Amino acid sequence: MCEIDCINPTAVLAARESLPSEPALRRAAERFKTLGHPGRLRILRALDGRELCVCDVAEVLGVSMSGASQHLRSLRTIGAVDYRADGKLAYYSLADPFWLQIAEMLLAKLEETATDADLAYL
Amino acid sequence: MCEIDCINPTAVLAARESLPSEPALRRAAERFKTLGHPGRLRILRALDGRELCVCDVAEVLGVSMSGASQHLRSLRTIGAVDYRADGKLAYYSLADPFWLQIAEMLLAKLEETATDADLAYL
DNA sequence: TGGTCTGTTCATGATTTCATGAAATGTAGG
DNA sequence: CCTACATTTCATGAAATCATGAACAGACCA
Repeated sequence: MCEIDCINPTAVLAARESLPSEPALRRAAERFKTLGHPGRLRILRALDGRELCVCDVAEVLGVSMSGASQHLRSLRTIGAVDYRADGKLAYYSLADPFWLQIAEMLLAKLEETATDADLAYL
Repeated sequence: MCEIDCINPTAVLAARESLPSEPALRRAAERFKTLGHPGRLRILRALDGRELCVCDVAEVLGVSMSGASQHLRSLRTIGAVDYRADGKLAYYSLADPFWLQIAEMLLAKLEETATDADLAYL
């Protein structure tokens, strides 16, 4: 382990003081992790200004309907999408613009900071 | 599989048209996934206005130095942190305010939309 | 030159995610 | 009632993540 003189104790103390609560961090991390899947980001974009049923989403993603349903569920648990049942169908839509906005922010950031290596396979 | 009349083909087409490129989505998802860990969010906060060496970070997180180093590496690969070597020590700092900002945005969003269940264990 | 210390990388095992297909649920229609 | 269909849930296996300790690399100092 680290020697006592290597650590900067006051900085560690100060850093620890300023941290959000552990549950808040866990919940935030959980939401970032939900966004951390290309298929789910694609769902957010696909639902922009549209509602789609599960098999539509499966078609857009190129995965099974079961897979689409599970992605939609995790997006629903973070409050990103909502659905309305209409007969046999379940129409999903964006529940809160925030989640698409944050995804767009990151996509824009990537374009802005794209390196040559990145651009090579765009 | 889904019958042809269940799918809304024009909506699927339109949705697919508006999607970002697959590599862009993958890279964005990778970055969200990197943010999707409470320890790494804690690092971003801890480095706000400060630089810390690896063992300081390990101390703040309560994990091994090896673990801290790996978290810092993944944050470095997305351009969130940077370090300067000073003798034996490696001082890490925020490389771009964007990543802390987006983390703060999400934390603020959570406070805003906290449910009773959430508040129960805050 | 050794020894010590910080930091990184490697290898391991436990846990979690992810995609699939099968089974279950619920609704519409004959 | 019974069937067909959209959706969800469950169970399986493959792949990725996470945390740890051990091995390794580099810098400092006696």
